[in-house]
Amino acid sequence: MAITTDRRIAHPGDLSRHPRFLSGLKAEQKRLVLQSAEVWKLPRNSAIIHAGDLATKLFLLNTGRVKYYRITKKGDEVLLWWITPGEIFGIGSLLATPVRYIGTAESVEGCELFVWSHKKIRQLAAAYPRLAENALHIVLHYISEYSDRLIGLISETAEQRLARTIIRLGRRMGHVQSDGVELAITNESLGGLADVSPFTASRQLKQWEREGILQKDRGKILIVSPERLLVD
Amino acid sequence: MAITTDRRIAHPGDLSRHPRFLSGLKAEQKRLVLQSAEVWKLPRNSAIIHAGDLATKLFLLNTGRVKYYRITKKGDEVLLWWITPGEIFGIGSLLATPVRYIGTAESVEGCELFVWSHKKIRQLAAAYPRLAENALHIVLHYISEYSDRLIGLISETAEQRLARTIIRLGRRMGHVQSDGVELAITNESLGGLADVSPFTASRQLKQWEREGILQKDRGKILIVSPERLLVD
DNA sequence: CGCAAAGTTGATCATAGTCAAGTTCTGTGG
DNA sequence: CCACAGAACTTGACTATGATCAACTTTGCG
Repeated sequence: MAITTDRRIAHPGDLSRHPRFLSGLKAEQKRLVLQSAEVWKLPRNSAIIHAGDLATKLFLLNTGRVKYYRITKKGDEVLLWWITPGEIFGIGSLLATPVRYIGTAESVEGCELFVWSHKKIRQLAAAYPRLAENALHIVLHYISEYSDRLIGLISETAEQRLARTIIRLGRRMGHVQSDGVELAITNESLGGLADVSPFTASRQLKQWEREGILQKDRGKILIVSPERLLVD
Repeated sequence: MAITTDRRIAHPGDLSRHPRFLSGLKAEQKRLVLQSAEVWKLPRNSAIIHAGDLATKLFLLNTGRVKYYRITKKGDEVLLWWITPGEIFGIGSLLATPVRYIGTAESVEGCELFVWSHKKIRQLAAAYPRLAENALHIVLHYISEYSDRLIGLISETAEQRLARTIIRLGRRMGHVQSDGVELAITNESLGGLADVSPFTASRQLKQWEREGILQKDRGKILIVSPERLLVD
């Protein structure tokens, strides 16, 4: 099952950094939990949840990629998170009185998802308290990431934010190649995550390419010398 | 007990907006939980927790005010949250394997706090699962607030961010007067929460004062016409 | 009274966003 | 297999926003 594969780049502290929903359950229990989910197969560009709707379902991405974003009043899309296989979303559904989804989720490529109803996931969380604990862990991790992003946005330059974002993405969803780490992302999405306009992203990436720190291709980045991105 | 008083301004949806740690427990249970805490009495400007330390204690503010912030590499203080009576912090301590505190907490005035050790709060959370659920609720609420702040920072002007911050603070910690809602905050702190320099905050507040929307005094703001702040 | 904290106000300027006008690149259908 | 539409990207010129700095004034407290 794809859920068990992990292509992330290993790095110190990795274990604690990306808490998983099913961590700590025995294989048998995991199977039970997954079996009680519906499986959704979606083509790309499908809407999954919508910001502001009542959080009535919990989702676990098995394969594919999902973007999680919000729309500003002006109509711009602000990326909150790239969801990669093994990650959950719609966590508000775990509460007795569900809250509302914070963002909108949309498949970026063909996806397979495990989906639990509010009732079902509440039952499971009651049976396996570890699930609720993992959810808390995951949400705390998001808070940590968001506060980093907030601090970055306030105190760093566009260049620094881009550098940090590339490094983080490289760890989370980079594919190791013989000549570096490849990241499948467009300038636009990268800019969205780094809180930088796509033009600034393009300029900075070109600059780094000229310096030999990375190579840029349509829709992908090959990070050659990550250490040279972080000059501080 | 001060914890039961609530001086916030009532507004639609209020109940769901500020989830509390002890919500849903019977009076007897609340008493038990509080009795098993240490009580700390701190003078103002006392450090309570430090960003990066292992989250080994959970805190519940009973009286006073606490600021929760992080320090940037450049040494600037970024306010993450004003903690008001009834709110908890150090939530990472609820996890089996505690994570690290995300920010630094410091009393702004004399404070009384309930403090639980990691072991104690884990016992309590096991006995009363509602506590863990409330914690999840609280953390989700923070995420929602942070993502609002992020969106605001990206897509709004300094003026709009200030306006939104004043409104939010008014609801959360404003004191109702005969002629408006009073907010005890300095330009500097307000700017910190709105992600605006104290100079910009000063200018904008003066502007609003000239327009009769609010009145400014050293360390306090009297909001006269909150509706006129949100012109969109 | 004196000092520090809080606030004001003006001048200046850097950052990065916006807009315009392009150039590739890629997948699709004829 | 080629044409072409549209997505992805590049590059330059321009500029608005709000930060920064400096030089104040005002306020409140010990």
